[in-house]
Amino acid sequence: MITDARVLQQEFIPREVQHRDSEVNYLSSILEPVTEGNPTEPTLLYGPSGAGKTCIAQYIVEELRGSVVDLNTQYVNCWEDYTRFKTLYQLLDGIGQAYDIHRQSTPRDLLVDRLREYNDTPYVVILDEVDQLQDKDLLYDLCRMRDLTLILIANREEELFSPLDERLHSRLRNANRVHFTQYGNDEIASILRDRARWGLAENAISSTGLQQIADRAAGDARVAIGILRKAARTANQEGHSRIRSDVIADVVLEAKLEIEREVIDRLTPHQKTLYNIITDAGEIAPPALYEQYSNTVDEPKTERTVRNYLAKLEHYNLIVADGNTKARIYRARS
DNA sequence: CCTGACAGCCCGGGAGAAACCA
DNA sequence: TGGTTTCTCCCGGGCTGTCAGG
Repeated sequence: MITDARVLQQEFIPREVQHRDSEVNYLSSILEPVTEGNPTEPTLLYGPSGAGKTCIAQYIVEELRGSVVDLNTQYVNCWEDYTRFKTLYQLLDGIGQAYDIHRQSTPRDLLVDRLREYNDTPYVVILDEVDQLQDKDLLYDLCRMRDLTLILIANREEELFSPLDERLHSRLRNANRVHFTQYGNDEIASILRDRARWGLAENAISSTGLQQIADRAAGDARVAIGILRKAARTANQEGHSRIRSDVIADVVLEAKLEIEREVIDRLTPHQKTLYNIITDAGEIAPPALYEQYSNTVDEPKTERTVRNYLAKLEHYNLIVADGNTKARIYRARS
C-alpha cells in the first residue's frame, strides 16, 4: 500500500506547495536580491506549529538553489543546536569552514570571526525554532553580518525577544515578517490528499478518511501527516488494502503520543522523571515535586538545577507552570 | 516563599608543548 | 634524532549559590 515512505515523513519537502501562495510569493520577492548575488534583510516567519513555516522556508531555499548557481545554504534547528557554539559550527559547516573546528581549544571568537570574514557567494541560512537559542546575542552578531541572509522561524514573535534585548529588537525592527495562520481543515485534507497521491497506492484512502484525519489534527499539518503515516503502517501490517475509518480512529491518540514522545526522548533521565511525576500527579506544587523527585532518583540534583529543568520542560510545552510568584503550580499539558 | 538572571566553579576532553625514551 | 607519552592550557557546557524582585 505504501509506495513511497519518504513522502509520509515529517522532513519531506514537497516539490509544490499548496495554500500558501501569498506566503511563498512574498518570501520569494524578499529573497529576490539573492538571485542577483546580493544579501537581503532578515526575515521572520512566525505562527503556530504545523502551519508550514519550516516546510515553506525549505521549499523556497530549494527553489533558490535551483535557480542560483553560486549559493550556499544551511538549515539549523536551534532546538537541537541550542548553544552558541553548536549553531555557529553548523553555519561554518554550511560553507565548508568547519573542518578544523573543535569544541575545545578553538579560540573564543574564532568562529564568529571566521563567519564574518566570509564574503563569497550569498549564504542563506534558516534558523528554525530560533526561540530555543540560549544565547540571543548570537542573533545580534549574525544580524550584523551583511553577507548573511537570515530566515528566522519561531512560534510567537514575543518569545524571541525578552524585554531586555533592546539591541536585538532594534536590529530586527525592520526585518521582513511573514505571519502564518493555522491551516483550515479543508486545507489540511488537501495537503493529505497530495501526500496520499505521492506516497500511497491508488484509492488507499477515501476522501472521508482524509477529512476524518484533518478533523482530528486541529489545523496542525505535522499531526495530520503523523496520523496518516501511522494509519498507513497499521493498515499495512494488518493486511488491509485500504485505510479504514476504524483504523484511523485507533491510531489518532497513538500518533499524537508519538510526536510528544519524540520531544520527551530528547530529555535527560532526570528531566523525564520530573515530567513523569507531573503528568502522573496532574498538578503539583514545587516543594512536593522536589520531594518526590529526590525520593525517586539516586543522586538528586539541587533545587536550583531542578528549576532549570522545569523551565526547559515549560519551554518545550511539555508542562504548564501556573502562577508566577509563590503558590506556583506545575501541571500536565491539556 | 519561589522564580529567574547572573556569575563562578568544575569537569571532560582536544591540541600543542614538554618531557621522556630508545 | 625521531617517535611516543605526559602535561598544561583552554574551551564549552552543565551545575549551583546568590540575590533581587514579585
